[in-house]
Amino acid sequence: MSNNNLIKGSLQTIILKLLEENEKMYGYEITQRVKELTEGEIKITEGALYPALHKLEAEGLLTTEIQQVDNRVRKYYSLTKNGQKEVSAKMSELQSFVGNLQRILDPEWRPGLA
Amino acid sequence: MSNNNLIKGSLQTIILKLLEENEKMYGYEITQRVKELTEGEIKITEGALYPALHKLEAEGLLTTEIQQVDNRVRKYYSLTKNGQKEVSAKMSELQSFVGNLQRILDPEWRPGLA
DNA sequence: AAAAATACCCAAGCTTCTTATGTATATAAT
DNA sequence: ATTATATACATAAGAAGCTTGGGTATTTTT
Repeated sequence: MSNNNLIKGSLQTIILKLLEENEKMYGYEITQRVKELTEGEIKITEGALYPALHKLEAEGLLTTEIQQVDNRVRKYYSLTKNGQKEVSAKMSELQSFVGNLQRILDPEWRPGLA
Repeated sequence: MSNNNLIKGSLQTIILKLLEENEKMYGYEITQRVKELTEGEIKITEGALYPALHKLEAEGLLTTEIQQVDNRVRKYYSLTKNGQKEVSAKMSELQSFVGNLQRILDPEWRPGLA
């Protein structure tokens, strides 16, 4: 896992959204899913991911469940009810931010344009 | 100037892009332009803006020019040649990041869709 | 046998932001 | 007339969120 800047603040939203779609995922799986979806362009570092997961759990948005797979431990995360509510909030926050970014950076841009 | 999170890392790109379009701007003007373009949704704080401007100047991407307007001092910033080169680099970096974000967060999304 | 992949974790340090503060002039409101 | 808001710059402490670089352990590939 290495080299990509930016993200700063969107990692939580990414985690929550992936868990909304997948019911239950473990850390390593999340890094692989993101890598796959972005064709290797975004690589979530473990040093960023695990603290983020622990924080979301501490905030009551995620719960964990340990599973044993071939002598290896997997820690599955899933959304709590509060977590489910937070997904939409974080998503619309991020979408509106991206919209505003476009308005600043691309004068031609308006919603509903390619 | 207050209350908006996110941004984290995109401020430099915003500054450079605005200066590409406007030749010369002063700090306060930048905060007002962003506020105007986003209908008040993004407010650049001065505590974020001025250090960012100073850093870009120290990196040789911006130059300054002091002007006196009605007993008030204005510090105009404009792009250096290196600054002009950096705009496109920072822009494509950010655009590709936003594209990747969409791919993660919106499974339906693909380039050239509303 | 060695390397890479799978799977978790932590800590130091850096960057970037928020919040709070300070200085100073001009204009609008009470 | 005085106060508040707008204009215009700046700095500094602290928080948040990363990167980098460790560490542990098993399984699969080379």
